[in-house]
Amino acid sequence: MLTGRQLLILQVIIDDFIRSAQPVGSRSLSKKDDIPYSSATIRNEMYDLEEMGLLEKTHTSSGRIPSEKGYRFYVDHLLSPQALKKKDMSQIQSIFADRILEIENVVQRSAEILSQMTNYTSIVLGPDHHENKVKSVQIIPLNQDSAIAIIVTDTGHVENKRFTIPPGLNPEDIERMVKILNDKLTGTPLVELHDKMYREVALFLKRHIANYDLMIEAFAQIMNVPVHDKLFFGGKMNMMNQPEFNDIDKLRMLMDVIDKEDYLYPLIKENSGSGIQIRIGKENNNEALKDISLITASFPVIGGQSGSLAILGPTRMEYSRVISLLNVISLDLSKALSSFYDADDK
Amino acid sequence: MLTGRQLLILQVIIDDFIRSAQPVGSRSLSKKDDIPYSSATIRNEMYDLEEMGLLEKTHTSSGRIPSEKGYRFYVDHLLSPQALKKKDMSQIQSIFADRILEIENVVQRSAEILSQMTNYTSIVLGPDHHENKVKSVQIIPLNQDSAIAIIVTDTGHVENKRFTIPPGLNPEDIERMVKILNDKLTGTPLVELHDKMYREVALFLKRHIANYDLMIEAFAQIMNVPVHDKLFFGGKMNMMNQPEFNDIDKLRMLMDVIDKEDYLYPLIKENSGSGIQIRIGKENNNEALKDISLITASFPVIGGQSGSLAILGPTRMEYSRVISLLNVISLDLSKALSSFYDADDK
DNA sequence: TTTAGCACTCAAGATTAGCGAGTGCTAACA
DNA sequence: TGTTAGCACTCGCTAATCTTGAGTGCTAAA
Repeated sequence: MLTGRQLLILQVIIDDFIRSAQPVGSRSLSKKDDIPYSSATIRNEMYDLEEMGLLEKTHTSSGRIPSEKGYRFYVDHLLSPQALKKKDMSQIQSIFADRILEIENVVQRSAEILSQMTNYTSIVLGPDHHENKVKSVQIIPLNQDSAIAIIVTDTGHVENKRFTIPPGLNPEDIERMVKILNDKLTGTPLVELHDKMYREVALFLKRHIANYDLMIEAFAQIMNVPVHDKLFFGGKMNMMNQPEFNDIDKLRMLMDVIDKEDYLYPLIKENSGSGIQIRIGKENNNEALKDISLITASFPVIGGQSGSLAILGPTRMEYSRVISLLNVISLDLSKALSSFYDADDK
Repeated sequence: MLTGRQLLILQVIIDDFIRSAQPVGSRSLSKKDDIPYSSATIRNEMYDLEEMGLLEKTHTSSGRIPSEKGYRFYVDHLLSPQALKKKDMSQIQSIFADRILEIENVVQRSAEILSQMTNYTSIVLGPDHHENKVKSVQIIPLNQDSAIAIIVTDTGHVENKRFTIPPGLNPEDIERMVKILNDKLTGTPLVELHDKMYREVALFLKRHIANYDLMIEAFAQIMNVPVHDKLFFGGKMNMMNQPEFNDIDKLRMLMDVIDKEDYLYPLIKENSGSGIQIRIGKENNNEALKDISLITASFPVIGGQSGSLAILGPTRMEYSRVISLLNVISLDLSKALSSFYDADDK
């Protein structure tokens, strides 16, 4: 168990290091007002803290830096939730000031502002589209051979795709088809769309439309919603400003991981619904992220869904500030996006 | 005027430097098979070429590197159009293999493949939307207060925006409105939309719809097409791999310019219709781009419009290869996108 | 238990030496 | 007269050496 003095010293060391990115020595600590001990005393305590694995040295005679375990202890026990400044708050409000926005818009702007406020990289994952329900289906013919299919969901999300009109289909057929699709598909969650097309809609089409099989093929194919939702990034380049990434090779490794969204996606998705989660350094199980901490927060949206937001920064991260920010923004996002889902439809 | 030997030497030096990024010395040149002169002779020629401002030294006793003027001469007089390898060609074909794609899709994939093939950063600007004509207007109510407005253009481009339904408007009003909008607006270029709404459509709405002014306001507002079209990037990070950007500060400066699309946009747009254009180093008139060359190509699309593509790389760029690639791809893009505009919609 | 003092360590910066790739110039050569 | 061999010289790199200073661990005294 740690003594109060050890806690104090650990806290100050970590706070200091987060600010300066420089190893912290005993002498500079003893000069601080909140620390009334001599450097020798602090050295002894540091020694103990190092033995416990909470601190590290970069070389034998250097000051101490927090170890991963140290950061872990810090976030678990030492972190005092820090109130946000007025300036920060008002900046956040600005995201949600405009009443009329698309979901994507809100999400993208959240990511941008979050990264701008933290100088880290932010990642936002909007609520899953897959559960959204079809509100309306439209087919707009462009010319003889091609048409645009449009699906609008109850949340106002619009999917559109161009497709080839099977030969021998005339405008009346299309009109009839749109009617059938709307009758049958309205209210269907996007995930079930493909199935339902074949299971239920096919029969009807068969009855009313020539070449229904070609048509259904063409149409079903375009309903293939992408495997996972889009991640929205803010400040991808911000990590360039962190001293730990002055080395261009490290930066490149990191960027590779960030750009390969496949890896990040599950990490961020995973969190769904369990508040704030912090992954420090090797806890990420990825060589390129070994000096990175990832803080994720999820926000529920009406209807049992949820989105997530995440901040990716150096292990030496302003945990307290980031957590506060994520808390506030996830709450706001929750409210803002719920209003989209709150459609009193039917 | 340059002698044949000087031309040869200049060419070889530039080719060599483009490959190696290292200053080229007289001895290593004299060893090459195509150069039957002694190092001393070459030194004399180099001296002359330097006097003419075509070559430079990095320090008094270093080998030579091409100056900007040297590159300019190279691209203007020395460049032999290099035939593309089969592998390259087939990779390009793959972009256009899928018949059914949205314009955005083709454009984005072109940018990606272009950057991947060159290891530079690519930028593609699709043909201007502003001239696209309205094909169909739809309004899909989501609930009491909000609805989605959708505009489909003749090229299959879909714009959609959420808006608030002015109070006191009932579903029949909306249906009538959609009918009027389609009657009046079909065939209108996007740029003229806003104007036409007020000039011609307003009158009709007034006659048929209560609260027409609120509605028109809401609707016109969402028609505001963004000031300029979106640039599609490929390989934003590729410049990290160029030795000239090993310095993280240079990289940061460059990234700032790339991310601030405002600056790049006119450079790329400007070219419209004048074939391939090359801007070397300071010709870009931008401190951050002083070690950068920008090669732009424009491709016409049926209907008098055009798009552009650009490659941004170090001044030490594989000009010949890049130009060949741009030529081929711009031709293909021209064909591919024209097919979208080729709608037989009278 | 705390602190003062001291010997010791080590990274980082400055200085120096040596190497090698390259140049410019001169004189000899075809 | 154009070309080449030879030589002195330059200068960026790299490795080696020195110096400095911030920091530690340990011991002994308060």
